[in-house]
Amino acid sequence: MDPTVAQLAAAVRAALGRLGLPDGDPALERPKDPDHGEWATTIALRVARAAGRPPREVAADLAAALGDLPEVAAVEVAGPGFVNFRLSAAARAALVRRVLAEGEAYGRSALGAGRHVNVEFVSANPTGPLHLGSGRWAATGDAIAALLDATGHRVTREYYVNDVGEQVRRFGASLVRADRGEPPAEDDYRGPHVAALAADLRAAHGGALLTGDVDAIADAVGAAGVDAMRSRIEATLAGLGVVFDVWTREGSLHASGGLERALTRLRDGGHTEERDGALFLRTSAFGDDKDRVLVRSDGRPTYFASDCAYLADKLGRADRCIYLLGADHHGYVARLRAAAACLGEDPDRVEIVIGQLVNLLRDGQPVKLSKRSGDIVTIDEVLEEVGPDVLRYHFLRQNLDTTMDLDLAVVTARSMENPVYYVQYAHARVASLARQAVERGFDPGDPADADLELLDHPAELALLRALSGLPHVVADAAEARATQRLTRYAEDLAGTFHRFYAECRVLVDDPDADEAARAALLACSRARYWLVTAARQVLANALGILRVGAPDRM
RNA sequence: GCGCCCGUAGCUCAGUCGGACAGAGCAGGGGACUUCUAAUCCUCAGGUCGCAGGUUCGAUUCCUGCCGGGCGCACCA
Repeated sequence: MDPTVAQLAAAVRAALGRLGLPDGDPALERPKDPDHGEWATTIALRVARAAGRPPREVAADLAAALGDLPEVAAVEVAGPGFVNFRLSAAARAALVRRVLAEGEAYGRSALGAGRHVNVEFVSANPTGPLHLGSGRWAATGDAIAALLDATGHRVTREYYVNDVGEQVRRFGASLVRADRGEPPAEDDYRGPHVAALAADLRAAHGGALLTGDVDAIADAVGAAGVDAMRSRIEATLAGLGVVFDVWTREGSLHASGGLERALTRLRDGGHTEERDGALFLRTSAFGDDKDRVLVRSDGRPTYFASDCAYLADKLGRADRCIYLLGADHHGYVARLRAAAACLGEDPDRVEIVIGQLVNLLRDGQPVKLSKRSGDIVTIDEVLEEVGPDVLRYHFLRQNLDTTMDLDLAVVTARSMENPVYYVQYAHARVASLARQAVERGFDPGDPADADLELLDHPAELALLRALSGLPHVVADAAEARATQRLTRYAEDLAGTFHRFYAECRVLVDDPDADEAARAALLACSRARYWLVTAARQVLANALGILRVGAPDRM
């Protein structure tokens, strides 16, 4: 927590106590309008009713009772009963020094107290290359993980691989038929990647793998295919800048006995029931719409049984399990949480984040994807055109609750329609400034010696104000699992910087001026130099958490 | 039919725990580079926050209903 905010909150509560007013959370907020100061509280509005007095009067008393506060230049009552705080020049100077001193750590916090969070995302079946729509989950899951890491959590990024079962068998059969040049069957996987992978398998394994009756070898071929495709997916994700810590294969849960152990645990917990020869889990007892089948009447376990085993496994490894799922899986929310309860675990340790789906457009027209032909738009092909920063940033900008209309023509345009360039340019501009400083032999001195209280131009004040926001934004974004709050902040900060840059010259000198005037110019240059250096750090930190590059040149 | 999500400027979208005049980018009109990167800045125009009620000192935000759109409701995987 920002030391200033903590101090203000404590001072407000103390003042409430002195006035005999009801205690309450000051809930310090940042006014949208800079004229209202750096911080504000609405506590007077909220306790006015209980106090039986007009809010403005309460606010005035509160402001008076606060007295002099460190780092605060003025306390003002405004509007219906807001109490606004205006920070002192010394506080602003301290902010710059703090950013410079903390460096990469500025914006990070220990709010998570080292709790271990497992974030599972993407987990697409490795029966084909990653579709562009999966990019949303890849970018978002990775950034949420980074946000949690930045707020003091221990984070595991995990991908669950479906490598057994009917889908894999079907995939194997598709590969065999493709290898033999036979037409695909009704439920076969199709598309160029199937034939290409079949050829790869033949090249890698020779004929042995692909010889024999289709039904007899489908499982083995499917497993080999999944293995190969999983590697390709891993490479695609790496291209997007996403690296998973753990890949858990469903088959390993079967082989390790984890599945059996989970079933036993569920039976022993008394939450299962034989019905029509099948084994049901009574998830409806914990909020699910209906009970779910664990073992079919023919004895084969369902995917849900694996899901339970996997959940039990993860809960044994982490304090909290986050699943990032597409809206087409929102039906899983109730059953997964119920499964946790049936396992005897606290369902609140299971958090499911649902993201709405992605509609692909090109020049405003929907891109028709033909499932029959296996015609899809892959992450790889888009990455070839624009690189990871643009694509990641595009996905991270938008609220997960809204369906994303992703226009390929816009995404692939190397134009200013991609706000990531706007943010990166701000960073590159400071880097360029630093190069200029060196070229001109400018000596910035030490930030401890710079007179940072000189910073009082409106554009400078706006930039300082923006810089102070990062820790709060990171904490909020992490808490809300809302990456767009950080992208929005980065854009606001970049805009504030660009306006500053247009209005205030950093490297100033006038060889014709007298000594005193030149000394004043140097002091101004130094203060501004450290201000923009701090801005560069904050931009880099924000982009770093988003895992988007912060280039020194563009 | 039931459940989840969405509806904010021409377009794509922000809007934090209910708070101060509802914001940004793009598109459109008009301006600014012999000086640290013009991938920038300034300015104008653009809104019944889907509709109707309710709660509140205060509602884009919370509640109810309706309209419109997306997704889901398997002994499928």
